[in-house]
Amino acid sequence: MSKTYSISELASEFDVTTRSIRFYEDQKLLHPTRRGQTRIYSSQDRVRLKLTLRGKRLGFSLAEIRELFELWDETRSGSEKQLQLMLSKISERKAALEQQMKDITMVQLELESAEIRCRQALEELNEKHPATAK
Amino acid sequence: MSKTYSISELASEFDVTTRSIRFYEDQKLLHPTRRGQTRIYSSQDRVRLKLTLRGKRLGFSLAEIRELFELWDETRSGSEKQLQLMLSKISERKAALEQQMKDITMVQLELESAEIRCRQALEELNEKHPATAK
DNA sequence: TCTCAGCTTTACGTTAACGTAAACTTGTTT
DNA sequence: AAACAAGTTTACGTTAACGTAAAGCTGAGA
Repeated sequence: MSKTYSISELASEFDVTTRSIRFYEDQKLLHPTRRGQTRIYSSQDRVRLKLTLRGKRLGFSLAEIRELFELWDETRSGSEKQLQLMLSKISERKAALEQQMKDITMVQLELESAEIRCRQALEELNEKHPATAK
Repeated sequence: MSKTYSISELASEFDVTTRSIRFYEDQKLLHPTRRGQTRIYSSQDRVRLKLTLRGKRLGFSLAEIRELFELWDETRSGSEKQLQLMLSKISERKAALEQQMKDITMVQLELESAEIRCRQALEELNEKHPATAK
């Protein structure tokens, strides 16, 4: 038997509410088993939660994330058509991620130059009022 | 006089609806002038729209984007406090972007290995049914 | 003059992703 | 036994970011 987790363990580990975790289950992103009425999460579930949160940080909707999970599951016993579909989805995602990388790089450059402008403005202030500096 | 744009020009250039553009104005992200009742967008407005869309792709909310714009505007005639605030916001953003870069890299790695597994599964299929290949 | 494309305002509707509250069960600690 | 912590379901509320009419203004062309 491998390790299991309670809902509040996962909630505090990943800093989300139990409400969110139950909601993700509702959206078919997680499939915990039950002991009585209590949810039991496997390490597989834990991985899915981690992937879900990562996906969210990247701007994927829960529906998109679910789609990827389902595709991946079908792939394990996949026909050629399934596999080809998965491959095309994968390359879609890869393209989107590359675009996002470019966006990030652009914004980073803008932040850099903004920071420089700020520091220069600060210097100029300090030249005008050298005594007020702490 | 530098170049100006109509709302539909910007809409088609950036592939957004005019509704969205007017909504961004409502949210104080754009400040077009008017000729009569018609909106006239400057190249400055165009830049802001581009930045707004980029910010969105990165998962920033419109409110956050607005906050950055306002901070930047105040910075141009900024007091030391304003400048320090801007610098701290900048480093906040930089940290968030670095996290996002890491996320992207992780997902890219996962996509890579998923792709490899798909291709292997395809090969195995082709060995079983070599004649069905086109 | 009419009409028509393109702009406008006003305002109600929609979707995603939870928040929040209420009321209930279940195990365990005092 | 009583109370407490941690879990549960049910269900209504909320926010962001637009979508989608409806109804009216306005300048250029037939």
